[in-house]
Amino acid sequence: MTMSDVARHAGVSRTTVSFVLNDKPGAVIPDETRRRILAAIDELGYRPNAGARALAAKRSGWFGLITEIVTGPFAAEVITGAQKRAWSDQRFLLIAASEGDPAQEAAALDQMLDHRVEGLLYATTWHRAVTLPQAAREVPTVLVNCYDAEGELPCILPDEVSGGYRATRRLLDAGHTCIGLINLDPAIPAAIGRREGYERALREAGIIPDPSLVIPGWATADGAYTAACELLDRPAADRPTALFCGNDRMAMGAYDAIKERGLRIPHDVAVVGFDNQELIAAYLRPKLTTLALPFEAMGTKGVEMLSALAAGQPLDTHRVTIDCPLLERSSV
Amino acid sequence: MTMSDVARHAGVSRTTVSFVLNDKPGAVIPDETRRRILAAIDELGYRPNAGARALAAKRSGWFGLITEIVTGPFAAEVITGAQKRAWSDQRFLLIAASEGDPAQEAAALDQMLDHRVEGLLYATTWHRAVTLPQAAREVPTVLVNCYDAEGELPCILPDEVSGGYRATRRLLDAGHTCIGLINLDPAIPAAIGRREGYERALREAGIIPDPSLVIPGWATADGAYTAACELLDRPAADRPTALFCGNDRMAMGAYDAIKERGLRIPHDVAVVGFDNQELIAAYLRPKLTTLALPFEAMGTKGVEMLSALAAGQPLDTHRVTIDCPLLERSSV
DNA sequence: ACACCGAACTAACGCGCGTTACTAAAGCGC
DNA sequence: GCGCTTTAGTAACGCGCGTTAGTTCGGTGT
Repeated sequence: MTMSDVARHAGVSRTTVSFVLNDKPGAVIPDETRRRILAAIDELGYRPNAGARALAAKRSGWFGLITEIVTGPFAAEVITGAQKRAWSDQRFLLIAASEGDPAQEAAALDQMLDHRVEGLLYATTWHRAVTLPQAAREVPTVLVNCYDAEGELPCILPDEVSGGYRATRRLLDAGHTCIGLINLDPAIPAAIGRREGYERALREAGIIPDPSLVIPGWATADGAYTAACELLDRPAADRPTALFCGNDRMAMGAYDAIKERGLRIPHDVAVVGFDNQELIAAYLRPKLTTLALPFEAMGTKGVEMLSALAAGQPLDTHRVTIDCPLLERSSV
Repeated sequence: MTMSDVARHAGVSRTTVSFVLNDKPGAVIPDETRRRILAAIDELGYRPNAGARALAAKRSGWFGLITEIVTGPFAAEVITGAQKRAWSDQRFLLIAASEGDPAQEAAALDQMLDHRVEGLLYATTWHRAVTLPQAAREVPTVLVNCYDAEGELPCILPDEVSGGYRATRRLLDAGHTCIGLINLDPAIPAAIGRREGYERALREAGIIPDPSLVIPGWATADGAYTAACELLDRPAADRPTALFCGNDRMAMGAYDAIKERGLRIPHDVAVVGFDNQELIAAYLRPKLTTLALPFEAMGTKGVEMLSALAAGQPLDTHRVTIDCPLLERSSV
């Protein structure tokens, strides 16, 4: 079934069929003719060949999306967000996972370029700097949850600072004045940004940040447990009544330390996590109040920006940050 | 950069370039010519246009994959498995989520057919019967984790029976003779199959299955909690020393009931779950021994079968079942 | 000397479609 | 009857490539 079949069946030329299908502006097609063509399409069960169409129009409609792993809640959310926006724009996503292997990444990129993707989305599992393979420069590229060291490529990042601020602010609003921060690896952007927000919130509340209240938990439950012990074993006057943890798994460790000491959450010690890992946050007792990383929104925004770039429009912002919403549960 | 550019640069015809690129059998190309062509490709940075190639060869290389949701561990694993196999076969996956909405599903299917997918993978979140939109008949289709009521389409299913058997067998091997089954909704295939495996294992061990030891937990933690209470509150002689739960969340409920009674896992009561939801199974205390649904393998197998079908080869088995591996942790 | 053959290519068609340039006919004022 | 404009279309090219049916040319056998 091709367009020619439809044209023959409707008694018009192929061009006319094309005009009708594409609502060609400037072409005048009487209703009667249009009706005949649509009827023919229907009767023959014709469907346009997207590939041929792309070839003729020199517009593939594809975007590429490279993630580190397809599995894992993070990637899945980015994919979801990007998918929705893409399909609603009549664009399509060619998805690949690098599995952390540069060779696979390069192969995926090659395939994508062979398919003439009009843009590339490059997403990482955690917020950090990346360097892309050279081939990525051939096509508009947007980084998601990462940035390039040279700062040349547009990127979409979670707003770590406002996240840290919001978490701390929530604890301050609940009346806490001595707030511990069990942080991630202090060298990574998430840890730096969140600490900045934490300190800003404290200062705004007239509290001078006490560096000894900030301890790295190194992103593990055990590390956070140790860190929490240290904070909770301080003399009563100095003991924090609230803990802000770098992620939900670390909050689990903090929970253990708190419960072990016979303290109650949130009555004696309040806890705020980060990441909103549903299966952890929603099943801890009490349920964990935490901040969500806006992965789905980042995926959506990524496709939006790519669409603009692919259309040749300049970007208004080169570096977009997206807020991390606070999810109220029962630990504050 | 087109093939013609390469041909001109190498001083040969486009046809010859095509022959070299496709290793055309029967064509004799001297090494010197081949070298010149490859050099030209390299110098010009030429890459073939996959779309044009598909159009000319009448072979798109695409498979469609429709899931209910992109998020969620199940879909992600299926996608991972399918992706890996597809990319290694030089095939590509057009992925879409129906989000449970028939309209979206139909739209996705339309787009896929417009892209001339050579086959369709249709995956569900839980094992059940489905009816596909009529359009799906236009192209080879394989069902993943589901089956059609008419039994016409090839499908790939988890082997629920052997899963139930394996779980029960593990408990029998550990010396348990009175084993409770907290089942899913008794009307669904997973519940029926697992119970069958459970009873088979018992009979093989010379134990007559006691129907009163089988209680539906209705797939929720609370339901399983109630069911576990009922089983654990039986008179001591009749009290099960092991519980086989329909999924990991239900195992959580069972854990609560067991701990509440001061019983210890696995010493007093052993527990086996199902589904291997990492974030639950690996973080329960003690860690949960459970069976994994082989989603990744199912995705892989799906693409394999589709490749065969798309190549016109007949399938050896219309209905494939894949084993659910037992993951040993600490609850038995 | 001629017929024959394989090696090494190439011209040309078609895949299904978008698009540009052109045409035929109809309507209109004078 | 003539020029002009609008309406309703169409012929033909090209997108980048796979493929078939050749063509050219340097040997080989007799």
